[in-house]
Amino acid sequence: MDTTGIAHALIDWFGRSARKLPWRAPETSAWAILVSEFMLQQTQVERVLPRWTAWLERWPQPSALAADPPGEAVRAWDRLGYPRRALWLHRAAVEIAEQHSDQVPSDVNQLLALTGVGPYTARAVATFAFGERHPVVDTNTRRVIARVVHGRAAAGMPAARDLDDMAQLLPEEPAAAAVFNAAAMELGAIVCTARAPRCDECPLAAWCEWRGTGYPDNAPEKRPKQAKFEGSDRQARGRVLALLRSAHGAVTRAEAAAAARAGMSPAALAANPGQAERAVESLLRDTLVIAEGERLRLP
DNA sequence: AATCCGGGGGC
DNA sequence: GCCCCAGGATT
Repeated sequence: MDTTGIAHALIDWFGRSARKLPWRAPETSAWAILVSEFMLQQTQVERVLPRWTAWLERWPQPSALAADPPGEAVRAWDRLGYPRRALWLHRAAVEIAEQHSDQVPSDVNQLLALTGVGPYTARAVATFAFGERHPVVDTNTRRVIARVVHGRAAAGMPAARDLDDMAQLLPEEPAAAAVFNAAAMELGAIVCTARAPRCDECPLAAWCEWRGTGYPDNAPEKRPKQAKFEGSDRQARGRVLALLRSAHGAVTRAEAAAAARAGMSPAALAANPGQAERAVESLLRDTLVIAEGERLRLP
């Protein structure tokens, strides 16, 4: 495998074709980059942009967020989805303020110790905020490597091997390695896409094993399909939180349960009795909602 | 290793 | 309608 040629072509393409995303600006703080990585976990770039800007305007440092109640983070998270991430980001801000003098750590192990920071986010922050040399592997990178290196139509289940695969391709120079990491993610996001890859625009087409072998239909077994959202507990939870974000005081359990049922068909309600109450209880368990007396509010 | 966790965009 | 998305925590 011509790793030097691949790295050069990909970095060159990134210089020409990368989107101008604000968290890639050179002066972006490590905190701002950390916030972007939290928001980008399973949420697309276009939806993140306005929330990211507003978040950093309001909370320019971890200590600023840590000083506000966690419910404010849940409210500002708006509809980015998976609101537990807002809670985790708040906890991470408290941890950074209390344990790291309000400075985002650069060490991968210290980053991994923060709430809500896993293998992807830790290496992304160490790499993009501090210029360290690590393989940064996300869903885009895994797909690019699956196709270019392994000749497969799609990536399989995430595995430790993914980090080794990426490390094999990484340029020696840390700055070049950081750009290469970002470029692999960008290529997967806008050219080597899951659905309809734009191979005619791909800078790695000449090296791509999947292309070279005639696009075999050899996708490995995918992770189990996510349950349908319509009618799910997640949807019910989302409706309750939407009510609490807009309500500035507390609401009753009856109001919360009614919000959980809003829009459900009579048949769906009959098929899933008690779902609304379960949704409220699970939000309480997750501390996304807290009870004070008979009423409920954001934490 | 499997499940859970939002919500929206693309096709 | 279905698939996918800059994942991580929990069991």
